[in-house]
Amino acid sequence: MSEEKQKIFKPRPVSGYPEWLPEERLVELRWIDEIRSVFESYGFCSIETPSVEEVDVLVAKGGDADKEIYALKRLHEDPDARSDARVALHYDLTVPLARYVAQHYGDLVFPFKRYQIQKAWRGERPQEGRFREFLQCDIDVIDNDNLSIEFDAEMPAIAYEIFQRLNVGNVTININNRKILQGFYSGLGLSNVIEVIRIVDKMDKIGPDGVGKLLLDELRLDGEMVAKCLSLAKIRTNDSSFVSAVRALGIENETLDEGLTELEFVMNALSHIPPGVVFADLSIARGFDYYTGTVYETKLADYPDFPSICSGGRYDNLVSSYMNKRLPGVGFSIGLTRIFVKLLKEGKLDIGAKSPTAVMVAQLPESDRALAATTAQQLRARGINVEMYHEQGKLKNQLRYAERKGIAFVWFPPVDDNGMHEVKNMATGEQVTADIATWRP
RNA sequence: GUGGCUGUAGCUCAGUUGGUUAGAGCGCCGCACUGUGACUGCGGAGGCCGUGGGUUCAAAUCCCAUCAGCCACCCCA
Repeated sequence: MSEEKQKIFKPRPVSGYPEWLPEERLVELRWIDEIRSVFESYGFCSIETPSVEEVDVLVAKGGDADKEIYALKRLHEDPDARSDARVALHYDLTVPLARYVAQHYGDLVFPFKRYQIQKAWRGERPQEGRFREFLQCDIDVIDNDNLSIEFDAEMPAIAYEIFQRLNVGNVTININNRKILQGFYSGLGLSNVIEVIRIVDKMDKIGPDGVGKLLLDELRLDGEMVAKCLSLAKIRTNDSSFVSAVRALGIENETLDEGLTELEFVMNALSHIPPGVVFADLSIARGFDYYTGTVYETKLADYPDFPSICSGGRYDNLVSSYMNKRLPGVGFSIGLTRIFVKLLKEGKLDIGAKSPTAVMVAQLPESDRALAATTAQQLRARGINVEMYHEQGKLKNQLRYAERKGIAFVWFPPVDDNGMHEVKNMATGEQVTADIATWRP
């Protein structure tokens, strides 16, 4: 090596790809465990699909999602090489699920209930609440031909339970049914339903006036139609009274009726959830275009301007691009990273110790290494997280280390044959004798 | 992808109308204390001022480009 200084690369965060400190990651892991446990308590089982899918699979769902897809290639790929199996990172977990269900159709039991907690990647400009790599917690149920509406009602109940357990503060779960929108707009004589939905969905951001203006300017609707659309979008109730409100607008349509019946069922089934959480909100239409019935959108009540933290809905035909069968499904996705980063930024996260260690075994100059190791092992065998301080350095440094890492207890094995084990509580400073066979943190 | 704002120590930021060896707080390392942390005191390390070019006797400071970050739009978890 020459005397020239080695080039140092300044460590930089890559925008949109978050990473955590150990103490933050511990909280994230706890969240994942809670979410898993709620999912499983409802009988959903875990699957994991590869990070990549074939590009054709990802693009098949249509929409303009393909703009956000990250394709994968080797840095020095031979440009002439055949690369039929072009692959790209999945941008959600629903498309991989569709492929998975089609692939393993014969081995799955229906209704197939699965959850999936994995990273997803989207090539968006990152900003608050928006990342290029983020963790999604998806839950879906798929059935043959018909899927009970009861699942539509179960989904928000599961989501609510999770947010309670995670202690993220109050949430608002808004529910709508695409059939209501579809039927209502068709009944009004509108043809470009998707476009209308796209604009009406901006309600919470630009308000009724803004939506009205867009409908007039962009879609050239007449004033009366705009007024009807806005009247529908303004309906928001915490029970099934939205039905009569919609009826009062005087639109007759079969699809509309279906939607109203479904949403009414869902709202009634959720009446056990405390008031102020679940709303029938006829302005929301979140999610990708493939939703056909119930749609959900969940927001943090304390941050109304912050985007949806959990959304999903019902789709009629998950696997149509892979097999000639009709498999309807319903599910939602929790944007774990989005919530996590927001609460972290707001200081609302309960950040604890910097390590999972409960007990650190200290080493005094005259203490017996072997005894320290045995002590640690005995405590571990009882399910306690124990680490040893592997240098016989100054005790001051050992305690400082434990203190800074948030280790709650420091263990002192006896230094002579007649001695006793002692354990020091770092929070109180109190140090007492302890029985290695019975002591608990 | 389109537009606006911002880049000085690990972090948060000072840095006078361009003027010598670029500063603070926090954090980090060491000592005071070789069997007890948090407090205190003292000392230390750490920066080609995002990168490249230009103007000037002189650039962290002015100009251009570029890269990166943040925000808004779009879209969405």
